[in-house]
Amino acid sequence: MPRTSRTSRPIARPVRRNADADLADLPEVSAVDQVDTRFLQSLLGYNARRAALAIIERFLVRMEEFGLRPVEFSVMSVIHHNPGVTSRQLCAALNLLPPNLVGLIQSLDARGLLTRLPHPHDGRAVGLHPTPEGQALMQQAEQAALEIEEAKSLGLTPAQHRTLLQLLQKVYL
Amino acid sequence: MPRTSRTSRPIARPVRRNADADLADLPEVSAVDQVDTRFLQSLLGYNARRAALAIIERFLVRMEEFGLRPVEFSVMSVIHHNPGVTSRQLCAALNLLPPNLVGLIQSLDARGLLTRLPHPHDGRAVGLHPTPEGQALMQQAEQAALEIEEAKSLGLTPAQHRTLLQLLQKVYL
DNA sequence: TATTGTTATACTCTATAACTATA
DNA sequence: TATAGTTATAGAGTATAACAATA
Repeated sequence: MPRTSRTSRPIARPVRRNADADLADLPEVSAVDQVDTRFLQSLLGYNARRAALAIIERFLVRMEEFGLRPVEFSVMSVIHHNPGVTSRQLCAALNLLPPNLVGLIQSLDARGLLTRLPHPHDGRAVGLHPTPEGQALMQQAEQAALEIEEAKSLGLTPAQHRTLLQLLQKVYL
Repeated sequence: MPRTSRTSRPIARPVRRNADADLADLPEVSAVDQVDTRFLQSLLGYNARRAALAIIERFLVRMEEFGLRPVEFSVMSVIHHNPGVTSRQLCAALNLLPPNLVGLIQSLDARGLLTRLPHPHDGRAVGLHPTPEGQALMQQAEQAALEIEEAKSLGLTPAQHRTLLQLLQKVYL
């Protein structure tokens, strides 16, 4: 078993010039030609994070025209499908912390994408409603999101796409 | 179709006291009882991110005793399995940016978990090697990571676990 | 007393530009 | 000229404590 690796995969021995041959055998100093990441690839957390980042990278590019970052998109999407939802409900649904939602809501309000109306039967709460502009934007943005995440644009079959969604939800729901 | 929702799921109408009945029908102000997140749940990016965060949450707790955060764990794991790997190779393998790796390496070096030796045939590069302490720590930490991410501890069958890993790698590799 | 929304704040993570030493 | 490693720095994301108004 070569000293340069603790794995079973064959690893090329470091390239050594003849002039260094007498020195090179003393210290355990070797070079790596191909990085072995097989251990990390056996961990679900690592793979889920890498996959999420890969998809979000595409998402960022596609959503530039709508001026929506991922969290803004998900907040507007929930408001779009749940007019009158409160900040607290949003935080619970999207696993956000209340202080971090405040600035987001203010920014989306300032852009004219949502309005804040009194809650019908809780004076502490505020209902979040999409404006017509917000509804129009989200109709386009959600269509674009669906296109990006289509099975074939990710190299998956429709069945694999469905399976992946189900298994991921089994993990976090 | 109720005005309070654009989805097909039946949504409870807001609770109204009789005294408000004459006012409540004028403005389109409604309350939401159950938040509908079905659209987001059809997006792979959203689900991958939520699943990754759920697993990483468990990871953070379990790795506290080793003093390793996720990125530190993955960096040490790659060094553990690839002694002599360079910073540049680490960045490529883990999708990190070089400036963000510098502090990590310095910190792990200061903790005595790795040593930085001259690269055998590139004077610009530095080879990263685990110390005996680093090797001992990673042997324990990797075992703990495997236990956390076992199929049954995530509510999956072994077959589902394998399928999930394969499909995630199809997306980001 | 508990909850909604908010402010202030700190810490981590991520990203870009620019420098040095070597190839 | 190009690459490895580094510095400085800015921005986004995430976290806790504490407060006012309302339930």
